Amino acid sequence: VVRPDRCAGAALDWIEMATVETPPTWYEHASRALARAGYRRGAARDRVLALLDAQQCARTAVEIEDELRQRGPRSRPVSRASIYRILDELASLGLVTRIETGSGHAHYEAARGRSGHHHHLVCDHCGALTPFTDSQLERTIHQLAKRVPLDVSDHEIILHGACSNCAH
Amino acid sequence: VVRPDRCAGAALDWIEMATVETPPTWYEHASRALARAGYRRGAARDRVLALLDAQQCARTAVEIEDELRQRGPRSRPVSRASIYRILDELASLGLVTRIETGSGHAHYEAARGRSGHHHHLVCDHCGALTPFTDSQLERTIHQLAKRVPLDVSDHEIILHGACSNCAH
DNA sequence: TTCCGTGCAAATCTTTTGCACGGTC
DNA sequence: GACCGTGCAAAAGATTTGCACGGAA
Repeated sequence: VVRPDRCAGAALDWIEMATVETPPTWYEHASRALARAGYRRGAARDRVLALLDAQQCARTAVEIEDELRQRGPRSRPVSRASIYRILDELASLGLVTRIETGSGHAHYEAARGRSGHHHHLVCDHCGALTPFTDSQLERTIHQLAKRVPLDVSDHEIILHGACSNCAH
Repeated sequence: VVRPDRCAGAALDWIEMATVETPPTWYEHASRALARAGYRRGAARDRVLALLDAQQCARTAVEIEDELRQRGPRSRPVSRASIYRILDELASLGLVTRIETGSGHAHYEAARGRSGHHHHLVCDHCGALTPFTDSQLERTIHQLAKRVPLDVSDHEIILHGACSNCAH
């Protein structure tokens, strides 16, 4: 069975890339933000945070569940319901970004702040999801945001097409 | 009950807008394209085409069903399954664009070619969906498309934020 | 007449909700 | 000890599929 929506490998070394985050881990940052927002600590949330922090790109809720189930003890798996609840909390605090690729499954990834800001390339054939950044694009969006009748808080850009493998 | 994902009215007269399409209707264009692709004519598809052609912005499958049910005869309603099937066909032929706003429902709208190309503003508070165009943005995307490892066929840009009404 | 397009109902699949238990504060 | 976080099971929605009929070619 073909597994769609896989994260494409590091294929973008020749494009401008975001600077890699240093110390204050996203995991730590997120943990603090959650505590500040009044959330208690919980095992499931902690594992989801750790997993997201280790990812290089967006994952669906089901993928997160599978990966946690592989690594963790079978006796106490993280339930899917918790994963959705946690992702919702994180998204509402702006700690994770939700991405819709048009495949019907939402993808989530750690929001690492300005230095981690990026967008995605989606291969409509195999579902590969590849991150990219482009400062010219960001400048254009920044200018545009001033002219639209919306108090812009965020933006999402997806380029659809055929990836190198699928474009035969 | 608040009805989310409604199309915001014509609120963008002061922003650069796309030129209005003249004669060869999208309905006609799409009908021809379907015939060329070997599809037979069918009542449900015809009604969906007509409805989409009359819309000013994206609609969900359920909204389309409701509107068709209101207008058409109760005796022979267009079934939701047909609507999904038809939207899929149209999307695969590039005749309609599928838009995911993050609300969990896919939106569809007539793809009117270059002159109808546009993007969307999404109010994360009330769900209002507003179309906009920006030629500078298109130029930037066009340039960018040359630099990424993807044979770009399309792009999707969504600005999230608070609309004029919701930003109190 | 052949075969496609459609409606209907049931099946899938993702995401959400209700509830009870166990851990955090 | 009070309450939140979590797992489990069931519910809710959106979308898809199986099947039989009726219309298009």
